[in-house]
Amino acid sequence: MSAKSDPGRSLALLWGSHTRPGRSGLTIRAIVDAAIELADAEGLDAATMRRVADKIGVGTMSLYTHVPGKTELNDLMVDTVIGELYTGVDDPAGHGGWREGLRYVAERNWDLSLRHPWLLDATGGRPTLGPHAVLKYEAELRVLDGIGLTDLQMDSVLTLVLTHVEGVARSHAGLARAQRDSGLTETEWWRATAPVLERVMTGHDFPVAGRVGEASSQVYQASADPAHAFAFGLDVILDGVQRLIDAPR
Amino acid sequence: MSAKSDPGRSLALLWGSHTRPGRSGLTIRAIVDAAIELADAEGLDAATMRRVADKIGVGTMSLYTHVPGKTELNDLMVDTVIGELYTGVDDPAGHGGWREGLRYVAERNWDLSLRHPWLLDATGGRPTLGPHAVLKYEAELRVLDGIGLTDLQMDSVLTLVLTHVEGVARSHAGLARAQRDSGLTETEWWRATAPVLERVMTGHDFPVAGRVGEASSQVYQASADPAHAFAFGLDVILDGVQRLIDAPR
DNA sequence: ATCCGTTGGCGTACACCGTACGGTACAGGC
DNA sequence: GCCTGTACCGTACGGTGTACGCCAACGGAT
Repeated sequence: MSAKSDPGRSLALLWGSHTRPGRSGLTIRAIVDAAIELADAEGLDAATMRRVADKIGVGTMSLYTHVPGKTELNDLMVDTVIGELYTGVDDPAGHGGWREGLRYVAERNWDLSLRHPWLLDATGGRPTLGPHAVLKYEAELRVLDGIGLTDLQMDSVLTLVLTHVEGVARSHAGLARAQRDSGLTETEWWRATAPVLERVMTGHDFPVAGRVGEASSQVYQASADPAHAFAFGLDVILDGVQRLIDAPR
Repeated sequence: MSAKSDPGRSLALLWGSHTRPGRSGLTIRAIVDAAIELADAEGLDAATMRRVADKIGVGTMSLYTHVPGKTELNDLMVDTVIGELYTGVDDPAGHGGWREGLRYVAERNWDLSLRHPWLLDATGGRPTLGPHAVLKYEAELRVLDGIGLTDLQMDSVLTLVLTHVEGVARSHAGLARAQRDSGLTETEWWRATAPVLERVMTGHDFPVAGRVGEASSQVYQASADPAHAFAFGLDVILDGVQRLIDAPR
């Protein structure tokens, strides 16, 4: 039983106050904020222990006095930005019926992923279960409370919507990163790739893919449009949920 | 204009035959296969250039004679395992109506992600557009051809289903990795975490989250069940697509 | 006022990573 | 038999997370 994956230690850290300063004024909050700023500006990979420490002006290893390791720092970063979601009285359940509420939940999560694209890289695996994550879960579930769904269905519907948002947000973040790394906009890349692809595909036959691919790429000037995928998928999912409410299985 | 992100070079590599051996019999195919074996066994992080070379029995830098860099090797790995999907006459469009076909597509992609969890880490960003990826796109689109959807809707519906599968598969892979790294099964982890979470949450009030969270965690003996999320979400999405077909917008 | 145990801060070191660079030795054309 | 192109590879560089051990400053007891 190693101390490596002790859930209690990580949870206590997450639910702590993070305000007690050390000798040089070093605080958990300051460490987390610096790491978030770095990740916002240059991606999660840029939030290395060395660069976080440099940004604050302390030695690298001083961070380990306040944070057990990189993993726990990531957890703290995640729960901190989740705190941006529903602050105070901004209750998703007060936005009309379940459909408007669910749409609001999806849009707020989408916005959050646009502000902090690294969130998608930092999550995955066991959930974080920090205070803001639990608050988020509560606020989002309230949207679906009392409309005729079982508790399990409420959880499943919420998970479905959040999975959809996470998927399209990941797609968006991936394209944005590719654009930054390559220096080519999506349109430029597609203009450069399409002719090469067409030439290399000569001899093979893809009737449907050719027709559909050309149609959608002409509309988006690219190979995919995450914003459209977000809206289209959300509409379809909400229609499916409507059916679930109308005709419970 | 650097050669770093030249789409033509990467495409030519993907559509090549990969069979011409060098002096010591070193082949692109052998390199890719070794990398896939490593990634299957220990995750994408284990497929380092050094370990791939060691596995084949050549020097690390010899790989760079056949592959421009790690990025291109990843692309080759991805397109290679995508080739496992619809081999030969196994056509998703021959599985009944669009609903059964779409379900078949979802299940085959789900299976593939279970066999090669690293796929989810290797994709993202611009699509790979190798021969097997294009073949997959064609085969999957045929399921939706001629049922009253526009070309754009066909592409959007397919994207929606694949995004859903990718999302729940990523969730599954994350939990599996957490289980391997921590040595705790999902049930064990939840049994260890739940009481701590309950104690740390005393003083706060989460009525709906408490009720729903307890209900679902009692069913799954965990905090989430990707297999259930896969099935539930797919049903809801298919219902929503049904509505789209019935009442085009 | 002095001493001492505790603790915050940090410098160094280790084992990894991708890959740029330059050297070596072999295969095939003449 | 010689020459040349290239397959192969050893070394090195700058990066990563963090284990370990040292130092200095603080708080409390005497």
